[in-house]
Amino acid sequence: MNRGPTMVDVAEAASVSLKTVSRYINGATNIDPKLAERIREAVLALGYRRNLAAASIRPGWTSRMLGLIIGDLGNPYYSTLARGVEREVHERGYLLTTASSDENGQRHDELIDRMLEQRVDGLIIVPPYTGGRPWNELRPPLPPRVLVDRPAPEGDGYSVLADNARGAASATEVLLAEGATRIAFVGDSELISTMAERRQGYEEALLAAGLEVDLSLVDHGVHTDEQAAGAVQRLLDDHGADAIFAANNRAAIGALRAFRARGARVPLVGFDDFESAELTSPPTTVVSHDIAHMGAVAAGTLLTLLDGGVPAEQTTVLPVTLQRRGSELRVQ
Amino acid sequence: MNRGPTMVDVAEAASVSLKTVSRYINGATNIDPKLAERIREAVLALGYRRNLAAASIRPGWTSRMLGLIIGDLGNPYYSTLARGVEREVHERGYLLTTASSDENGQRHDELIDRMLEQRVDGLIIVPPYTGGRPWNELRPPLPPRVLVDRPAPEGDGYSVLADNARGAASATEVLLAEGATRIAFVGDSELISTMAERRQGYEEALLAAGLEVDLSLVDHGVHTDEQAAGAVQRLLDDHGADAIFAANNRAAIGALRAFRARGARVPLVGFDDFESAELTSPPTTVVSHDIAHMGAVAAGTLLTLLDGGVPAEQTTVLPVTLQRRGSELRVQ
DNA sequence: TTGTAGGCGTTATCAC
DNA sequence: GTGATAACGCCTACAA
Repeated sequence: MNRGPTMVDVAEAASVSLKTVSRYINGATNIDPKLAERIREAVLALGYRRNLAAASIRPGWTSRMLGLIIGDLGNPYYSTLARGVEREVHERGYLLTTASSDENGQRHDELIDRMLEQRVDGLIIVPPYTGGRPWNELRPPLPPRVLVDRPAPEGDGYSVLADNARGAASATEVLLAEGATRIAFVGDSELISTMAERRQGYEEALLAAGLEVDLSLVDHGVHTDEQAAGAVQRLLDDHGADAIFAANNRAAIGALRAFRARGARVPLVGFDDFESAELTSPPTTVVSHDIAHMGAVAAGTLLTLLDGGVPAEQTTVLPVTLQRRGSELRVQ
Repeated sequence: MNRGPTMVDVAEAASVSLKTVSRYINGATNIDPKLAERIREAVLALGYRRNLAAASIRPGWTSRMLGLIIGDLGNPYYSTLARGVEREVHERGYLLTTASSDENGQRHDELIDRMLEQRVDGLIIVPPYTGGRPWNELRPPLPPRVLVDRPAPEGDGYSVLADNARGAASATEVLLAEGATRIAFVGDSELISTMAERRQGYEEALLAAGLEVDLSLVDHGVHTDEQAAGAVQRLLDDHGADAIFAANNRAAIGALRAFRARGARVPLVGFDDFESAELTSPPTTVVSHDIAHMGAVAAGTLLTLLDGGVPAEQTTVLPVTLQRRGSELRVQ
């Protein structure tokens, strides 16, 4: 296997010592212009490229690679997040290695191990909902890391989150303002911290309006569009729901499917924007936040840590906004 | 900086030689069970993790990292592609480093350089439309690589493509079957090879139906939704278009916007599926292909190359399918 | 300003 | 079956 020219080859070709080539490659200034020119030519002639992997094992040097572990790169939510991270870290000269855990704890752990073996300088992680070993027991301890979209356990480490409770509350408030009194909550498992927070915001808004929480209107078992569609059908037909709070975008899309199937709709507000929320009829109102920005903030926090700095906050909570588009209205 | 325990540390702790630890870590079988157990304990106690970066500089060893360079990770098209690649390469034990070029030739080149310095074993690339240095002049030559969604220049290398011409032709044929005689083509620059191929398929279908190509019905200047919406308005108002072939999904979404704005629609077929094409009214008919599969095929081709094999074809053309949903019909 | 010697963590060679 | 020793490509003392 051809491993390409090394610094030694360049040094020989330029009739210079190894060290001088090293200096040249690393941009040192104190080099005789004559030698520099000879080296430059040799580099071009040989097609030399430095070997960062070799350089990185020297003391004081690092890989300048970061790892990003998310649930599923194919999910627009995560890919937007990844894009935000990527932009930030590339700007600072880091390479980003991305991997999907599929929300599988074991897979997640394997990916972390693999990245640590590759000696990434830091990690940005969206941990799976369940499974995976507890970090505090990890030997050796993880390198600098930042959690995204999930709270760090007991403040052990840094995390960046959206204001899920506030967002859910404002979604619920909008539906209440339309006169709804039986607002259904459709979402994924409560074990997912964001879901728990959204549920909490929903309840707080109901209670603040003097309404009781009717558990028959709460469905936490929705993992797919189809399940959501079925859930919404049931909530409307059997439990007298008069408005829907869809706690994630799969739930929202499912609700839209259910509306279409029965040829009638009720007021709807979703959480997390989706590509063509504006194209539905009526356009779908959602609580949304800037996911790419969340990624950028997480990356910024990690880079601060890597620079030896101390981020301003352990937990950064990012604001959410209500995108009013019409679907929250009773009449169109 | 703490660099973590090394094999030497483990060897000392286990009272074994360095080489034996190496054997153990690499899964060699011929080790005295007693020693193996001592090593196992030492590894656990010290929290040893092997350093793949160090291992990779040895002759005959590689980084087991691959690079993926795409246009924009935030674009669902690319992230789906990335996901397909990821799945395939992870299965084979490779780590994937992903980066977005933003269709910028210089940035693209820099990313390639960076990845080569990091010594990736191979590259999967979606080259930018314009700019970027010609590869054949690259010194040293690139490692094994596969192009996706863009043809390899002059058969120099491997590539995986969708059957753009055939897809565009069948889209056009469907609109013709509806009785349309002035089908507009709305798409991005012809410099993009996929666009050129789609344009070609469109023309072939028209000619086969005995129609002439009216250049006033062809708009190649559409880069965004908004531009597409404007273009469709003009084509309908000023040039008497009676059907729209939207040659990418931005164009399709723009056409839908235009329809909404004027309160009337004409038959429409898009190219490339989009998240909620089924949610529009009527649902949008598109020519689509399995992007994740395209990524997986590209990854498979690259892995074959890395294994020293010879892929079956230099250029793999993947089939496309027409997803009939209703928007191609004249009346709903 | 330049060069020499040594070590980073790992694996391969080849004796024992 | 095991272990000294020598690379791999690079960079940093330190000496010249």
